[in-house]
Formats: sequence, structure tokens, C-alpha cells
Amino acid sequence: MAIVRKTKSVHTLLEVMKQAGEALSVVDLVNRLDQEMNKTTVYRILDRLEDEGLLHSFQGKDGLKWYAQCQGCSTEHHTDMHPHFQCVECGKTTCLPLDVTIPKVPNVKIESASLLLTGLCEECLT
Amino acid sequence: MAIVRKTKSVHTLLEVMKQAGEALSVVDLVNRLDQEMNKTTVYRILDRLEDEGLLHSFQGKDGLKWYAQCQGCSTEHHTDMHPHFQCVECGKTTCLPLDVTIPKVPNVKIESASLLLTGLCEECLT
DNA sequence: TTGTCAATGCAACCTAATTGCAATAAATTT
DNA sequence: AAATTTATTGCAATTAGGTTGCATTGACAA
Repeated sequence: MAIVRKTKSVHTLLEVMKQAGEALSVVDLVNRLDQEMNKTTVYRILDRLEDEGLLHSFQGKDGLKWYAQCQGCSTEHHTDMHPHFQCVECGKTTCLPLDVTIPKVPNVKIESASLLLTGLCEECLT
Repeated sequence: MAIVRKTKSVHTLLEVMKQAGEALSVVDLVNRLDQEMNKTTVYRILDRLEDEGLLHSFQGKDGLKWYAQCQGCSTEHHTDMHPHFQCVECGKTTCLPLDVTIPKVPNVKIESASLLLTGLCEECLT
């Protein structure tokens, strides 16, 4: 595998993810990092960090790609089996610290599962 | 609600879905129907048929929007709570006739859930 | 068969994402 | 420390999925 350098850009991007504390869409990230780096760079760093196992991605209901920081992921094993929740009102998207029960499907080999829950978050509910 | 006419185009599109017997991406549908109708029409008919409850849609792992025919759906209630399976090798995508256990999440109101399983289908496994 | 309104085609547009290539910066070697 | 290698970045251009405005067509009802 190619070497992945911890460049200044990588550090900046990870810092933004950490500050956010929740999942961010690529579009959001590109906007937030507009002053710091090119949009192409954002896409490429996200790719690399996912390969490395520092981030995981999933498709939002909006069709955008979302990224969140991994807890127990590695290059070999992505624990992206936890569900994500996306608020239809404010767009807030978070990882849910729950285990997904993957249904048994005959004759196929399941490699990954992604469960996206959508609805109203705590703030938008009131 | 607006009247939805069962036009020739609608009939053609539904026929293609039926022939396929599995989920189709919008891109695939647009290609298959290239001779019969405009791509805008495909998008609009899919929208309407989903409103009507004849089709349901979900996001593929590839970021594309996929459609499949509904079994027990209606305008009010979409039983899109069943999982979908997408083969990473050949792209074949199907509805799985299983119930998804939606995890309980405190303080939020879940409105929908989509579970996408990816892996190798029966043909690609061998 | 005529009038109304939904449905369609088409071109233009919007936006997410990717690519090619030159320039830069980080790591390695000498 | 200078030179060399190679990953990384910026930028412009491009691809691709999806949408919109508007004129035209087609389905249906009076």
C-alpha cells in the first residue's frame, strides 16, 4: 500500500472532523476547508483516511457522501456496522453506538452493511 | 393530490421494471429506455410512481438512486423497511424479503430506515 | 370535438465528483 | 546539508447524476 503522509492538510482536516464531533458531508467539509485547501485535496485526503481506517463513509439519504471518525477501525476491519442517524429537518448526522443485527441471507456473502435511520433529532423534535 | 395518468411511458417503464425483476438504478433505467423516452421523463415518472406507492427507492452504495417495485406499499405507508442487497462484483441489486429490526434510539423520532447489505451474490461467489 | 390540464421533449443548467498535469513539499539517500 | 525521489497539492477542465423552464403534445372530461 502507498505511504500516507500526515501532512498539514491531513492534520487540518482531521481537526475539523474532531471539532465537529459528528458526521460531515463532503460538501460541508469542502466548504469548511475552503480557505485551507483545494476541494480536490479534500476528496483525496478523505479517500486516503478511509483506506487507513481513520474515517469511515456512508451514503446519506440526500445522496451525498458522509464521513465520520472511526473508533475501532483498522485497514483490515472497518467497524462501519453501526447505524447512522440523519435528521430530515436540520441535517445533523451522527453515528449511533449500536450493533446492527445483520440478517442472514442464504447463498450470498455479506461483506458490509449500512443502516441509515432518518427522522427528527432531539432539537428539531421540540 | 395531482392526478397521475397511466400513460404509455408509465406502462413501458413499469414493464421494464417487471422484466428486470430486481432493483434498477436510475442510470440503468435511463439507458434501457433511451429509445422510448427522454431521461427527464424517466426521472419524473419514477418520482410519481414512488408517490403513488408502486415503486420504492433507496441509495445504492455507489451513490446512485435505485428503484424497485413495491409489494405491500401504498401512498400512505411505504414498506421500504426491508433490506436491499447489492453485489459488489456484478452490481445486481435485490430486495430482501426480511424484516429489519430498527434499533431503539432515545430522544429522536425515527421516520424511516434503510439497510443496505453489500457483498457477493450467488453467481459471483462461485 | 373542444377545452383543460397533465405529461413529455429538449436544451440549458446545477452540483457532486473525477482526472490530467504541472508545481510543491515531504521523506530518503548520498 | 544537498540532491533525489516520490507523495501530495492546486488548478482547470471534464464527467456524470439530477433538475428546471418552457413550449408542445397527449389524455381525459364536459
